[in-house]
Amino acid sequence: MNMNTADFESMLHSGGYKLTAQRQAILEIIQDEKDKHLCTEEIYDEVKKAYPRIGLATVYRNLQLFEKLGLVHHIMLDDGCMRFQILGSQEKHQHHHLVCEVCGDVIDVEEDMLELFEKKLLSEMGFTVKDHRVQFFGICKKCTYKK
Amino acid sequence: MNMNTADFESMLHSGGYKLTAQRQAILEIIQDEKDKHLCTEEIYDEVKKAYPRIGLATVYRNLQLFEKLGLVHHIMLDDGCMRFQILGSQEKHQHHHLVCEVCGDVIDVEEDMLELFEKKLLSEMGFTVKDHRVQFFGICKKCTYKK
DNA sequence: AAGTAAATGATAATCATTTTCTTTTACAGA
DNA sequence: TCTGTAAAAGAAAATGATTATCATTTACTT
Repeated sequence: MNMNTADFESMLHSGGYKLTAQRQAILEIIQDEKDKHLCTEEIYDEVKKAYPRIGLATVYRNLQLFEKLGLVHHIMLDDGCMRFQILGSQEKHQHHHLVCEVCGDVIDVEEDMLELFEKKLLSEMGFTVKDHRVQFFGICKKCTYKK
Repeated sequence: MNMNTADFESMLHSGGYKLTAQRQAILEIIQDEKDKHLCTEEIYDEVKKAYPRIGLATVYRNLQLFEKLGLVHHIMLDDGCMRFQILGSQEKHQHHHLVCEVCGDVIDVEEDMLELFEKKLLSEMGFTVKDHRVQFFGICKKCTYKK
């Protein structure tokens, strides 16, 4: 499932970028915590366990790079920071997110359901959809049944 | 269509808030520019034409208040600021936004299309949707046929 | 092994937003 | 209409996430 180092290296090299230990470490964190939605600072804290000397700017820079390469996507909830997540290679679009207003959990939903709508947007409004971002806010199962 | 002063006043008073000239001025701007998606600073610049002495913090504070009262909603595109828009009184949910990656225009789409999906989220995952936020990124009609 | 472009780390800068605090204002009650 | 008071406004400082700068180090080409 996880991308191996050789693939990562060739992906970097084809864009003129270099394979560094820091980049590998950052990628590993995001891969390992794929169900979490870590923000830059949280990723920084994790990476520091392996690379105590890494700087926060390096994490910011590389997350931007990873997004440009299509490796990750960011979401913005309303807590004032970007949260990053690995983008599966087979996903055409970013998946949807359910945000529980009680516990704050973020749940991924792979099912798209928007293809028909996007066709309508093209035929009726002439708007060609390249990507979408969908967030549902509400109450998760756990919090519904909790006392 | 626009809310009158008496309604605005009673809405404020029922929450223990006061009717101020600044609040009226801010509300008017947002109502007048309902198809735009102004950010706080832009609203501030507009309001200053009528109230040169108003402070930026006042605009921030009142936009927060208006959102709490359900008068406006904010969207976050990726330009690093909150953009505000009047929420029609008949809308259950925030409407969807089409963001053109070429010209940057933001187009509103009133049609919901998600009711069925939200029912599925409840029955299959136990997640109760209270609100959603949907953005489509792509190319608008104008930019598709330009040149 | 050497040269070079790219990356890193440290730090300062930026920019949107929030907080603090003093002054002003809206409005309820006399 | 006048007065007291809680809320709001204005100004300025503080905060916090993100970005830019720059000297040093590193990855990779030849």
